[in-house]
Amino acid sequence: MNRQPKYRQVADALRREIDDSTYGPGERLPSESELAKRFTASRNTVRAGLNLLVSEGLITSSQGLGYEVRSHEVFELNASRFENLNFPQSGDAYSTDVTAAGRRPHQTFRVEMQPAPAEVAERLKVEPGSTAVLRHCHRYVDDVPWSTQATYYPGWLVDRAPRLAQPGDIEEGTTRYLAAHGIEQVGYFDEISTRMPTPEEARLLEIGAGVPVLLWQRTGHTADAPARCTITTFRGDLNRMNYEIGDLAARGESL
Amino acid sequence: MNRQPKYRQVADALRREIDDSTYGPGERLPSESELAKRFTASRNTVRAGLNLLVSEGLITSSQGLGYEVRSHEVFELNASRFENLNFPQSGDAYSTDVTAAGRRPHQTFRVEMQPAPAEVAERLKVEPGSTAVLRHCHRYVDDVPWSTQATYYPGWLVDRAPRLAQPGDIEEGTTRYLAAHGIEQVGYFDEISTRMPTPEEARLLEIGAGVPVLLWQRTGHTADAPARCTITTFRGDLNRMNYEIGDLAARGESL
DNA sequence: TAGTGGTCTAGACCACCTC
DNA sequence: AGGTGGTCTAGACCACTAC
Repeated sequence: MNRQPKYRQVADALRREIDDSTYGPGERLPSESELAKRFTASRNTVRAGLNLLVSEGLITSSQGLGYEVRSHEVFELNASRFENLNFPQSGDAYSTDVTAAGRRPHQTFRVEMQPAPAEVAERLKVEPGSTAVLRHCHRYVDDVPWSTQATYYPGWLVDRAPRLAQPGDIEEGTTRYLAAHGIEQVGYFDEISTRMPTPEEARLLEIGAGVPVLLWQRTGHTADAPARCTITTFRGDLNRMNYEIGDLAARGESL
Repeated sequence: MNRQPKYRQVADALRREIDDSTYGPGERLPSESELAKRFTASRNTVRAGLNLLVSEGLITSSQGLGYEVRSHEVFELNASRFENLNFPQSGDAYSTDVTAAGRRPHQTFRVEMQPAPAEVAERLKVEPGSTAVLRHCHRYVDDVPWSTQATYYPGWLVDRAPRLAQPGDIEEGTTRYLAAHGIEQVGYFDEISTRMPTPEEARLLEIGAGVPVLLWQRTGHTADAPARCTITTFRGDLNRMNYEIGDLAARGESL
């Protein structure tokens, strides 16, 4: 006998049909009532099954339209080269990378003075709750929300690099601006994790159910002390990161 | 007026109470029927709200027991040092790392000859579908499923390092074994992404709804050619990766 | 206006856990 | 035995999108 609950059978059957392209990316699924007929189930049961697929990230739903198979197109970010002064580039690293991929970057910007959150204070080696400069970006690619980025700078650094605390973009990129003021970042400590978005993040990034976020936390160090802590929140369905370690001459196409 | 649907109000209220520790990690929530009374809603509506929190990864449910606030304990993996021959360690990198953290590692193991999947073949620079050796691990930490790891080696490599194709662990670690046979990996290309688990992955890693996986794909290169491609699937709630780039002397506690 | 998904209810029965 | 969550139904009404 079939031990699976009916809504799982519905989900499994549809998942299989999505996998073997009976329903391809971007295509619409039959309506709930049609599926109810097909599976001899109530509309609520079919909905439970569809809900599973939504939370697996396989389909999306929109009122009045129906269910659609999700299509993916990922953007690859090279974290080893990103912001690396050895790889010459002009302007800020994000715009450069996106433009190089033939896409159109766009960002909104905000600067605040904020007490450093505990996690950030620890990495910046400052007292928890001490004032830090927060530079916050909300980034889009071709008008699709892509990521948010929050960078905290310790208070002592602002005395030496005052433009950090002023609103408005720093055209040459903050890494270069800091380097020009004698604050050179010689090492990075990167931490990467994943989780489901908070409702706030889901709103900002226009994430539907079933899509996790990819969290990238980078602490930039001078020879003496940590200089900044950047927390980037990516839409997990649209982004992938990579690192190059050691000698990759054999891989070809090195820069 | 309140425009939010009732099940969202339920979810928001409970989420707030979890955030401010009215219900702390590991604690039980009131039962569905109690919540139904409290919110003047039907049991089904309350369930919809609880379901939201489950798929956000905030709570888990178990039949006969109730809903419990999830507690997190993450394991940190240093991907820059992992498998790096410059950092001396004995045995395989995973056991070393886990033991160093005071936890108990355990793994099951499997070796197969398999046609290389397209994605892997591309990275190994072999014909898609050509035979590769697949060494597969299912890893536990303190008996909790932690990650699965699949490493593909191109066919040509097995002639020079025959133990790769034999079942059973390679005690000194495959990286060392290969190096001893003149196949030294001098560079790594790492790719990191996230998504919701497939049902198969959810089963293997005992992942409940609302927990994404963290995917780590490492291609190891010799001076001449790619030598292997490792795909690691982590439980996203239990793992975090980090990379050290450049000079981190200022961070202290190096090595 | 017709069809789609979104919300909500009331009630039934089952499966699992604890006592 | 009694409480918990898990599954399922039938039906109502609302909100959005298309034509």
